[in-house]
Amino acid sequence: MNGLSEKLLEDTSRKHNRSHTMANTPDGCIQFTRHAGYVLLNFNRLRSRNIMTDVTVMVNGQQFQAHKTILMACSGLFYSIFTSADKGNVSTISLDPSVDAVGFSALLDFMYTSCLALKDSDIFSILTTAIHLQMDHVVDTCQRVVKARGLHKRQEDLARVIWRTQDLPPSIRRASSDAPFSSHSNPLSHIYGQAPIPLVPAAPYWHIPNRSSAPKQRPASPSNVVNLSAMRRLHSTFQSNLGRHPAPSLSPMDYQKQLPRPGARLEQKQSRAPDTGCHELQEVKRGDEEEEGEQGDRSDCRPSSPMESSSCNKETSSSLSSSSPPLGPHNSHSQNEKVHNWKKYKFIVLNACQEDEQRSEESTSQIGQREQEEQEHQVQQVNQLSNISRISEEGHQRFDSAKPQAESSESDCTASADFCKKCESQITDGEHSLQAHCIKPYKCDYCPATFRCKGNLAGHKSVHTGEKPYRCSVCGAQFNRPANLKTHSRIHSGEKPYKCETCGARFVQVAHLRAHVLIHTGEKPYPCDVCGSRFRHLQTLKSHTRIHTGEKPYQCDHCKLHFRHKSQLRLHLRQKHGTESSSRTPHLRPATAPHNPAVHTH
DNA sequence: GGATGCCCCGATTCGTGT
DNA sequence: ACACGAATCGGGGCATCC
Repeated sequence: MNGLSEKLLEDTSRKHNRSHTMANTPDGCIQFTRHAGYVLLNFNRLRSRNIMTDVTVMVNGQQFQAHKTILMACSGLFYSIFTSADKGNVSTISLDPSVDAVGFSALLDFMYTSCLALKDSDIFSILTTAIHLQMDHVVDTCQRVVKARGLHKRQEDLARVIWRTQDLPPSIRRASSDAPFSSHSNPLSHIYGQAPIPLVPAAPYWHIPNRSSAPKQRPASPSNVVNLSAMRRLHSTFQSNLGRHPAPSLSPMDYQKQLPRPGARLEQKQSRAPDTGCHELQEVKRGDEEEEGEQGDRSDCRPSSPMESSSCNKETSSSLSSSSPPLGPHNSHSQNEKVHNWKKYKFIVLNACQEDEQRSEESTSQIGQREQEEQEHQVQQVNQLSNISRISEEGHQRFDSAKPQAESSESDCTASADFCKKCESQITDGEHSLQAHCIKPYKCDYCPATFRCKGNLAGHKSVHTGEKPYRCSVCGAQFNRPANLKTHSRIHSGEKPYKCETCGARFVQVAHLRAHVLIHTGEKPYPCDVCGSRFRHLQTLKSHTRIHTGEKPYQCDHCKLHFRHKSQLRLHLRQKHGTESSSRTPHLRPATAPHNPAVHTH
């Protein structure tokens, strides 16, 4: 750190000593109530002196130096860019030409000062830019100011298009959400009107300039090159998030999950400096909410803006505080469960608890790895879907004809004692011949399939013969493999060896834990190719896809009505016909996907 | 034989229209 | 308030890989 920076900190330190309001919290911590403000103040000083700024934002030819961390903390758009665009190493970002430099300048100042200069002449530029940057608390404030000043009367058209969707008639909202993504790819188009937001898969409304066009603040390194497909996918995510809720970075579920805990009330106070029109956004605590956390919660770790909770008047956030009750499903201090069921509470509290830790621990490379994993997941999903399709078409022939034959064709390689006859390389370990050349000495008596391991052969034989020699001593359930029996036996023993480190929930299978932790990370790795909606579980995506295909595979045998979801059919049967059907009954199976014993043998 | 991925089920919750 | 469609998520089983 250079001398100037040290001086800044010294100045601040002196101020801390002189005027920092301190408060004792119940757990003995001393809270420096103005600390956050001073930190921001120092950041702004650093920015004004161009110290440690690490990104140049180009807006309509103008360049703005900034700190990525500040941008990320204040803007959902920047957060996503810097966490996804090739490990956040980009040094220059060029925003869409539709973004106004005046509006961006004001918002950048706001990020560093908490003060937003809302002149009448600039307010619409700021508003549209705030929408663009996913700073929904600013959007809310701008809208209220526009309304209060009567500007929407003078600029009716513009005001109309930028109103939040909750202000729009339900018919309009529904029309928007129902429209296919391909033809309505900007879910906010009903808000933006004809605003020039490019459509997917067109270029995203921000881009990383190439070496020639980028200002040479810092030479573009190879790591600064952003994968276009990743950017488009990211953009698609933006669009998806935007479409699911007008507040761009939170889904409706996220908002639902941010319901206030009992007694917690947050309200927004806007103090306007009369001469500058500067709005300072701050929170006002009332009553017994002292013990409530202030930080909004984000399931996807996106920035929780200082005013987010209060800007959404209907949904205030709740989070952990020092006096928050201990965590766990059997917590005796849990809140009123009739109002806040445990799942919601668990999500809100535990996710907020984890957030800071995750952020501090999450290195850039981890972010990149997550991006890569997501990409792989999507590829995997395509493979899964094609595999499902193949199963449906071929039935159990999949197992008969596909894998085993392919394996058998490779099984003709053998090895001598010291040198492999196949590759003539020296055998350095006992597994060479088996692993290097797919030698599978265990042959099925009923088909040409061969296997490397005896256990695999046993499992294979049990599928053609239906043999299930491993029986549960408790319930009598039979299994074709000891491992499956062992997993099953955990049901009876109550053993749940896989624990969620975030919330303490335990699971019998690690796959269940993996699926569970997505709740905490906010990941939704399964996107709908049609509308861009994202889902946490593949099954949900598959179920959702039926909306687009019109498929209703579940038919009621009594009244011949069709249903898209099995649970709907079950509910229908219970309510209309008074029957409690077992899931194994034939009429519950998808009409278009016949029961396949090779896939679904239980 | 453990680890893992995948498939599917079903109770429950949520959102929206009437 | 109610009905209904859609989404969520814990749970169980099977097959493959190592």
